[in-house]
Amino acid sequence: MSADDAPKSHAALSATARVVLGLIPFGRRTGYDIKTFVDRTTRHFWAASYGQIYPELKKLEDRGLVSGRPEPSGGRARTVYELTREGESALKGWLASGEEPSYELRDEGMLKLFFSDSLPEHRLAILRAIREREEQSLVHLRAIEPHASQGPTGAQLTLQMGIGLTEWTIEWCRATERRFSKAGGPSTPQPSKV
Amino acid sequence: MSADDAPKSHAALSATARVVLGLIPFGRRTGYDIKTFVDRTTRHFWAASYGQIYPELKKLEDRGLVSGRPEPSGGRARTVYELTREGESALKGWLASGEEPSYELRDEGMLKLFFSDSLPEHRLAILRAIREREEQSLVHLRAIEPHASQGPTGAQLTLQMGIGLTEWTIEWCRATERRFSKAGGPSTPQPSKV
DNA sequence: AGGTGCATGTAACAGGTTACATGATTAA
DNA sequence: TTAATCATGTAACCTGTTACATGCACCT
Repeated sequence: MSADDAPKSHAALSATARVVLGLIPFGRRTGYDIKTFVDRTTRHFWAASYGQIYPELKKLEDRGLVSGRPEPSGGRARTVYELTREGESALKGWLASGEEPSYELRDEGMLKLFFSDSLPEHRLAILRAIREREEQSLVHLRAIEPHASQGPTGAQLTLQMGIGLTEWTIEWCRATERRFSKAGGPSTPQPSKV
Repeated sequence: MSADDAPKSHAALSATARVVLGLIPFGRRTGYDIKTFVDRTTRHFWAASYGQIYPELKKLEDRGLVSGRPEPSGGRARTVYELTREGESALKGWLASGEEPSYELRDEGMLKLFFSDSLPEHRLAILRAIREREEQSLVHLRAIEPHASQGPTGAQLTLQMGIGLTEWTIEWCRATERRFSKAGGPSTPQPSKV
């Protein structure tokens, strides 16, 4: 009732629109910039490809949420985007919306672990593969940490969370590997105090 | 070189093929069974919809990896699927393959947190929303724990890992909420000892 | 008589990746 | 001159979700 008469100046932001719109205030503003920035920062919890970014920038411009102007560097074409006032309020509207934030995960390592009773002699190898993947990921995360400590707070927070989560997972894998490396592993493991 | 002459009796399994094939040995064997089982167990790290499952079962049958036979219950049509020998070896081949297991995450909560410098007064609300989502998730995970403790080991392991990860995240959110609720939050937080 | 659960399926759509095409600029 | 980086874009493809349609069985 009370929300009904709120001005619906804009439709909800699509998934890709959210990243693109959110990244523009960071000062990264060409499509190319956005892509490289995503790869260095949000990739671990939200990826995006050129095939999404360039068409999305156009759609956002059509909707009046961003405005692009040509700023060639030398003879090389280059379009720099800025948030419009409507874009800013759309971004804030999304950030302030109280709906449960979506979460989607597709983890092949966990899926293999889930099915590992079909090939029990490989369980240890599966755990090790997960751990190695996480260890690599940790190296990448730590590599961007120095940048982020100069950057905005939100970026620092997600990075710290990502590092913590990854470290926890590595420790869990190590502990579980130990459980299964001796005696071939119990078929009914105790509640575990990882 | 040594892997080149290995018999390529089957093409690689598609993403959906992996879940479906892996779940059949659990004794869940109709399309409907698979869907409800996925929703109760792997959903947290690997979801699947009817729109994927039914077509995939047919494709797998065409490839000879599963075989279905009609087993109507009363007058109600019902097709029960089993793994064929080829299906079993395809499943094991995938489980044993040493490639880095894929990982894809799309977490709107973290994305909002990353962008939260655009609306700092909402940072706490964003953290709270993430925590509430995780707390709900934890309730669901704990609800399936008793089942899993009777079930196969792989299912137990992924469940324990999921619970641990979720608990860690909740704790991290709580700690971070505390940091930001007093004094409006430091703009350069200390390395944090969560 | 009605609701819930079992069971199968598809069409339309939304979302996303990959590969390709193009070409300028800069540093070695 | 060559490789890397900057820069833009699209077409074809693959994947996955949502909404819909259908109908039996079982319990109250």
